Amino acid sequence: MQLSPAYKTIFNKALEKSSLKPTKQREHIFSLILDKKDHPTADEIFTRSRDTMPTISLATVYNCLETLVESGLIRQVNFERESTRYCPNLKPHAHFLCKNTGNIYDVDLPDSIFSALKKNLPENFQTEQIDINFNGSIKKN
Amino acid sequence: MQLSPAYKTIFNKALEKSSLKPTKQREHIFSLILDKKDHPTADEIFTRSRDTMPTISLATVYNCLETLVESGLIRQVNFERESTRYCPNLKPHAHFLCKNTGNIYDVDLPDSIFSALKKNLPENFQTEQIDINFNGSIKKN
DNA sequence: AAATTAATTTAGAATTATTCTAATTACACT
DNA sequence: AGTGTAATTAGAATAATTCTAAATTAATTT
Repeated sequence: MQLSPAYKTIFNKALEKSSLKPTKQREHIFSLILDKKDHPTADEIFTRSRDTMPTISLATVYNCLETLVESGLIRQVNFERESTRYCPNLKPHAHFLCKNTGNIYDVDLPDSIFSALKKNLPENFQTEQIDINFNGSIKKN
Repeated sequence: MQLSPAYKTIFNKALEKSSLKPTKQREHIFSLILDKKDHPTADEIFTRSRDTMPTISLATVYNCLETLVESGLIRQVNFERESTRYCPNLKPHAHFLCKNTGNIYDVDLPDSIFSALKKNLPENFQTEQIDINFNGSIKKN
């Protein structure tokens, strides 16, 4: 429940860049997300936070998540209208939701596929972000 | 506000296949979605419905949308956790959300891109659906 | 060190989209 | 015409998130 020196630096830099303060609540939540990369919801993060920081409030969890997204340290993951989930993997990747278990998996993708996708847009469409979600199941063998 | 004979047949067949009744509310909502393909929300559909069917309820709109999705006549479109939108385009395609106007555009995609995407999954991952969302803006020129 | 300021945290209320519930209505089939 | 099943309806309930206003914290100036 403690950021490594390397991440601590990344954390400080990212927040500073957005003129946000590196508070202990923000750091705590960031470290929780790095610690268990199972794409938790705000509520799950709230519950986990309470174990080691019993006074944190749900509103603070939401606030911190917002600032972490804003400063580019984590990203949101949405499937349909389910609760928003949070992911610290910043490489370009997609998500796979297993309909049986509810687990979400990161799917690394080459840059080439993002450029191939953009080729299908009219030229005046400027893309800022592409979200790719797989739905399916995982066969055991 | 009337289905063409061709769509009427598609509509009847699709509902029959799911053992659902082709009621006038369901038909009305389906025809509204076909008439104005601007990816309306349930609430927008409700408002539009009222113009020509003043007694329809919001619950019915939600119910009908659910059955239309279930029977494969329309699909849901979700950006982040915004209200679910509905789309009658059944060809494989993505969506582009313009952050300035809020408009959503269909982006036709070749099948090849879907198979290219699936190649990045572990072999035991079985895909049922892939959702692709672009975010950005449209440059006028 | 005390005072000032601005940002952050907090608890709880408010909001919003959607789902649920239970009663009514509509329709197909005896 | 009567019965049974599915669909519709109005309004209540739910759940995730955002808002509000007060309290706390941290940094800066006096």
